[in-house]
Amino acid sequence: MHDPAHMPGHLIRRLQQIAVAVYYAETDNAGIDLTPVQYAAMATLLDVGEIDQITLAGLIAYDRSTIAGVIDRLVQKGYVERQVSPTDRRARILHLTETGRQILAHAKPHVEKAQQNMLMGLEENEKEQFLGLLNKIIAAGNDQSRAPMRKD
Amino acid sequence: MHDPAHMPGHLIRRLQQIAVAVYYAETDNAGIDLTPVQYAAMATLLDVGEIDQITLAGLIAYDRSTIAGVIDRLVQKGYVERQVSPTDRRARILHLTETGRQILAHAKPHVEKAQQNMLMGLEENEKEQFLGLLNKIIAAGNDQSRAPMRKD
DNA sequence: CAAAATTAATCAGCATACTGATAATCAGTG
DNA sequence: CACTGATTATCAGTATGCTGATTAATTTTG
Repeated sequence: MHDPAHMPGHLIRRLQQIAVAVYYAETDNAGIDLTPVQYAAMATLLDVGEIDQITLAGLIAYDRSTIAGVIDRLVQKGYVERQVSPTDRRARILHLTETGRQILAHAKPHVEKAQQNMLMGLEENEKEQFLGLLNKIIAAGNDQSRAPMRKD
Repeated sequence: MHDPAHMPGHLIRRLQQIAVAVYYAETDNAGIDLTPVQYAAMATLLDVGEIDQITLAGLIAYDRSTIAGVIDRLVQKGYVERQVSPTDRRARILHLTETGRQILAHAKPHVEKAQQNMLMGLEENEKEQFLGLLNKIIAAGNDQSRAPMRKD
């Protein structure tokens, strides 16, 4: 009766809590002032170069209402610049500043370490199994959320 | 590089988004005005009877700072009562109201349906595999978060 | 038993996420 | 070219989650 160990919703919420805690456990010591979400936004910007907010949001599955605040805070810190697109005055083009690039480079190894730690407790083959199943679930459920992930 | 499909942190956050969306997809039509978190709190209260906030928080791994607001809203709706413990005046004893019991009974089948839907896309044996791995990761990482789950 | 440590709850502050609405702009059509 | 519809961004409002501080009450200890 109501056994949390068999309730996916509860376990998923719990896993997310732990993943975030593991992220901070690894990054706090390194003096990194980026949230997991902020890191993902910056890492994606580094990958794809200059894009508008909606495109960025689609690549990392952020809600359009959430992305504005995330970018606000990165602009505030001086890691990202936001300027009106010359070709579409509705859109805001984003790109990393030089400072942003440096911060990101410094954070990267620690964040990658954290990603490893998140699955601690699993054997190597189990990790692959788990990631495979995760991707399968997400592929099937992607369109359920208001902020689906969109391929470039 | 920076392939989201191999970043546990990103996938976990995404899975949580989808799980919540699936919950609402299933409960909205049934006119259920409970968040996933509120439902879990009430379901646990039904299971264990009268307990204080901290104990409840431990059972479902909520932060002590978060539980107050959750309970506030349930009290507001008339589903839960909160009274000062006669044996420890710091503590607030919680219990479901009759209305709360009815609401919970009405919500239960829909929420359980949603729990099934969350793993849609997986075969039966994969679901078990996934839940097994989930529990294993959580067991290993439980103490990482500020709000660990505590066995009764 | 009195002082110190601990505990339950709350609070202010910050950062996701979402709903639903609005403003500004652009694109397509007649 | 004017009009309709779509799109980008933002905003107000609500609900988790967390940090760190505070208050009140209880428990432990010297």
